[in-house]
Amino acid sequence: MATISDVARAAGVSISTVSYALSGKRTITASTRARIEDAIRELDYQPHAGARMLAGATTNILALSAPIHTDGHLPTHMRFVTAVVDTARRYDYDVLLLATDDDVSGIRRVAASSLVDGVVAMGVKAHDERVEIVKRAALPAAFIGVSGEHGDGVACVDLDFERAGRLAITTLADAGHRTVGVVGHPPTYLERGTGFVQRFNAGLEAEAAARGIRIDVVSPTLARGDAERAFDDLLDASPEMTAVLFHCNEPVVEAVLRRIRERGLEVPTDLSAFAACASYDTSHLAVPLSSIPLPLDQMCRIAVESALRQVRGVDALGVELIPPVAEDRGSVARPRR
Amino acid sequence: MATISDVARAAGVSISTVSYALSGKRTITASTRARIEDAIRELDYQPHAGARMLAGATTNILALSAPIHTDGHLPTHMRFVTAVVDTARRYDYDVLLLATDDDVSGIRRVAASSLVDGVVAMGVKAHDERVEIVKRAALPAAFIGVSGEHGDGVACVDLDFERAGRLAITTLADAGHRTVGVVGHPPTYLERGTGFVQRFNAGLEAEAAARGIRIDVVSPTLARGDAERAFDDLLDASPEMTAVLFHCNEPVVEAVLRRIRERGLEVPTDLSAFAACASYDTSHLAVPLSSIPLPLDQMCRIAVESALRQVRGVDALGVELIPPVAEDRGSVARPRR
DNA sequence: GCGCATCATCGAAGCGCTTCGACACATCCC
DNA sequence: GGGATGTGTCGAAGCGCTTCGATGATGCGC
Repeated sequence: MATISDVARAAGVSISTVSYALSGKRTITASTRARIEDAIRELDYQPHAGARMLAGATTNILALSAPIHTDGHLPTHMRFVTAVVDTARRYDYDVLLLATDDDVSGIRRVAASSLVDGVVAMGVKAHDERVEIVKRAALPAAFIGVSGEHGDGVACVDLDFERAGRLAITTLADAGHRTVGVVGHPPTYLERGTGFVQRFNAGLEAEAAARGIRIDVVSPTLARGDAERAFDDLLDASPEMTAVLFHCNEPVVEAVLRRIRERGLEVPTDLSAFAACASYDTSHLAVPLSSIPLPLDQMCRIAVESALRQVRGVDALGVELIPPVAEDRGSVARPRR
Repeated sequence: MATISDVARAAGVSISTVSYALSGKRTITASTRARIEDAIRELDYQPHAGARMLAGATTNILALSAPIHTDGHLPTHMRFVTAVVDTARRYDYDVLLLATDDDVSGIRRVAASSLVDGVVAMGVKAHDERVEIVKRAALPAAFIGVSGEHGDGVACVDLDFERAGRLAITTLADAGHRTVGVVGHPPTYLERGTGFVQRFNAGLEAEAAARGIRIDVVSPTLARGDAERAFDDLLDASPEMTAVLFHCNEPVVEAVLRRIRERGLEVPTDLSAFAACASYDTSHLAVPLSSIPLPLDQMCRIAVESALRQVRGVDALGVELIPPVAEDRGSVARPRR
């Protein structure tokens, strides 16, 4: 492996000149810079990662804290991970994946060993332990999700789930629906302390109350047949239901859509359907669904950029909530009655 | 952050003594070691990753080359990733995730910058470019999948797909089936140069020929409805078909199982079904399927261990093929006729 | 009790990089 | 024309660790 002194020798300059040419932190004559760049190319020089870290510069590595939950939706999880990796690469950063079940030990470890410049945290809970760790270690960090009421003093980015809940109801109410069945995430999501479900529900309930909409909520588990059963319950509880609102993962949506068909109902003629905060492509479902997409890529991009801004010493804290946007795919119609 | 000299001072020994106590490369008196360990605990000392790298020791990081393909099955992909991470953690290793679309540039980069001690590569092709890179860089590496005829001189681990193909036919043939429909992976898998499909098919065809079994193969794409259509084609081509053999991802299996039901057929009474090299849990399907499970965890474990053995300087090259094992879940019965 | 292994510990070099201060030189203004 | 200012480059220190060789202490056999 070529070192910086090989480059310096080849270019006929000193080591520090090469370093400054690389970092751009001091002015270098164009001709000198050109010679250095030639040498770098010729020797296929790549800075030694360890040396760079040790000398107190950046590591060009970001940790991604991505705790796995047994009830989580693996494809969604993976989409987040790859979105973070893609964005990081665009800034010449690599990603160290902390994906064991233990959320905190990994962060603690990388923080203490100065292995990473910053952290991006997924699966953020309403009260997330990781907040304290990054604060104490003064480690640049961005949370995908909101910890605490107002971000607990760290950088958070998320879809505005509260507004998404309102928007979902608004969309259905504007189409004339008065009784809406809601298919939510498994109850374990709430138990685990995931904040977004609470926030979505709060928006949902507030808007429904304000507009006098009746909502019935079911939270099927991921067990086979549970989604279908939950839909049946919904219909039993309110036979006058004219719309189904999904706030759950793709397999549950697919199962319910099949059940709807099985019961001889058609979307949107007999029943309107709307997918809120969909982490999947609703246009490829058996029935393309109008939806509020989860802006997953955007969330990851903002998170990575926030973390990197903090690395550069720019204060980038605070909560950024992305406004929800509804997309019409024709699955919401006026109720017939 | 505490450094090694803080620890040395606290324990009343020299820096090198602390280092040797940590690495165990020289003998240290029990009492000295105890004092050092106390100091480490008290100061919450964690070695500086960069310093360790620079001093020529290990980085305790493994790169995971996990190229993403649009036609891949994200949950399976994610299971591989987490299995590698879990195993690595058990050896006190962290994982740097190289998951952009470009297989090779990531490996090249980490190799040149000495960022990682080794590489684990997923999604291995029949002729994988990454082989040359790790060989040239003398980078410890383990491939999950087989490159070339016999591993191209690098460490490879995989299910023995050829035997799996044979075993699948054997299982069905032993139950008395003479005409088998095969639902395979999308054609893009083969076009992309994925080796395991070829090897599975080779085993399949050889065994079928040897036993005089008729096989019809369909390779549905992931487009909605294509799996169902493919199954219909299978039935049209050979109405005397008594068994379906799956060598595809879960969503396709689910779709075909539904189609089977829709056509008024029952498994295993009317039609036997068998899932080969299943990366998913076949006991949770609508119809629990007898299967040859893909030993995903075992593959990842072996790969990580092989890479780490190479890091320690032990020669761990060569191909390790895991023998396939069939599990009976009652979805294969004797044909009725 | 002497020389000789063996054991436990230490000091110092060096890994490749960044960055600070210094320096030589050119440019500018009164 | 001389001091002030700015520009491009260099030398050297130091980041925290590993490891080699050296050294003092201990135990052994004869």
